[in-house]
Amino acid sequence: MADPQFSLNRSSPVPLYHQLAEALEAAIERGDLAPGDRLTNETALTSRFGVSRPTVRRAIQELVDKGFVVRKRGVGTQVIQPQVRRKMRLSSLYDDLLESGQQPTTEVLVLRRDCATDEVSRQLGLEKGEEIVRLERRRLAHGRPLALMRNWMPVAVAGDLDMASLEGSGLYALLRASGIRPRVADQRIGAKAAEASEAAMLAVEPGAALVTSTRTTYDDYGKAFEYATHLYRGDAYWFEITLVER
Amino acid sequence: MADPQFSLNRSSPVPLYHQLAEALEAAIERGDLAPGDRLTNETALTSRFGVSRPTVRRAIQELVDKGFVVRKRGVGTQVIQPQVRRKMRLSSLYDDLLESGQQPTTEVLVLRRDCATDEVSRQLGLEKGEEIVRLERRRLAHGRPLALMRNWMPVAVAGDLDMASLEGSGLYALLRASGIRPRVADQRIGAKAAEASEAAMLAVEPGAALVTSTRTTYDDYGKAFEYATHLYRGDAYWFEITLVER
DNA sequence: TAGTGGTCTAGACCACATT
DNA sequence: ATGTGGTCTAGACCACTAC
Repeated sequence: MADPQFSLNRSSPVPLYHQLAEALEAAIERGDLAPGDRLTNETALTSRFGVSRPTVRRAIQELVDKGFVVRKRGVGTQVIQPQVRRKMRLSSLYDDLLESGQQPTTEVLVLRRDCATDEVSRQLGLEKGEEIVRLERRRLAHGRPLALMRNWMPVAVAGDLDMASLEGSGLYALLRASGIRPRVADQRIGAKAAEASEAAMLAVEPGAALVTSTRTTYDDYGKAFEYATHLYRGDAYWFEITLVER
Repeated sequence: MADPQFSLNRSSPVPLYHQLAEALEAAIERGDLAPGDRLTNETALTSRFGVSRPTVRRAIQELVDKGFVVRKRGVGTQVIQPQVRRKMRLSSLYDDLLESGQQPTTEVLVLRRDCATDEVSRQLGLEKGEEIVRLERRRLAHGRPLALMRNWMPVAVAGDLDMASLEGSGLYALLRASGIRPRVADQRIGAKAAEASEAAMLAVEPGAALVTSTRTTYDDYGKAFEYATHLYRGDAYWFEITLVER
């Protein structure tokens, strides 16, 4: 089922279970494993790759979490092959657009320090009226308006951001470069009609349907480092999610 | 940190790691563990509860997957306590509404066998024109229209559904009762303006913003058993998601 | 009955962050 | 230097499904 030449690299810093997960995923992508096919069972994988069963199980669990396979006791591990390819991780819109070849560009509309509103301080776990950094951007794809993005961040996180870098890359990439790693995000996705000013910025008619998203993102230490409300053109953007029953 | 009286029940069919995860989660809910607090470390939990370290780790992993805590090597496991409580699992709208006390009711508009369109047969992995069950419902909360729901299912799955049961409970609950377990779902969430007929059914103005969702759901065996497109009033419904970096 | 995945143990060694 | 979580092993026994 997997490339018969393939073997794990024990001197690599990449964990064995992850190497194995990638090999199995590649086999699925290549079509060596068709939808409905069973994966080789755990003990066979154990001897095939020379690792212990817990390591094999952890690799397969990765595929389960990604929604590629389903497991059932007494039956085996079977491949799902959906027609629609799945996405949506904890990544930035900019990176998503880049990846899909949509030539993203960014206009920074506002970048300044401000006093936190009640809502913002609550979301970020700050004192009322504490100073924060407020950011407003317009994101375009292929030169056409796609999203209006408002972000609020603690000064400690975003005090050093400058407009030039924000226009050249995504916010998450910049924060990551300064040592902040997004780990958990709470997100709310809905719809609303465009107000006049929003419509103008997004090049749609007033009243057009927009996708709305509000998000609070937490770092390595469980601390909120960003609160954001975004608006997307409903005719050009949607969220794709894969849900897995635990 | 956890209830000092608490101990695991080794004769219960509930796995030890899950019992432990629930105990830790309860401690967070109760506020014994405040946001930013560190959990007791793994080896201490091992001796406190008399289980092995892998079992402790698996329990904590459950909390990570739910977005309650964040782990960092050399630091520890720290609690996130968001202001907004998170939801969104692989559950039905009906159950969600029930749980939040919103008195859901359902009107079955269409329930009949039909030939699959290209899109539907593709999503369900059937032959073109194969017979399927088509279901259209209107869902109300507190007696007010909230959603228009269209579902397509293989006859083998939904051939026995009847209007009376569909008006009395959620689709997923009925399918579950007949042995079908949703395991993975691919979902796409967006926005669009209400057309005249949709507006009438949802009691909004034509052109009002609606949340759209299309979903394909897979069972225990990786087989698609449902394709659905739903429309929700944008002023009354949104999706809440917790994303966790893997 | 045979074969599958699910749970659990009791260690070992390592990488990383903090002090 | 210490303490944390991350990886990995080599078994054991159990529960479920299918034949």
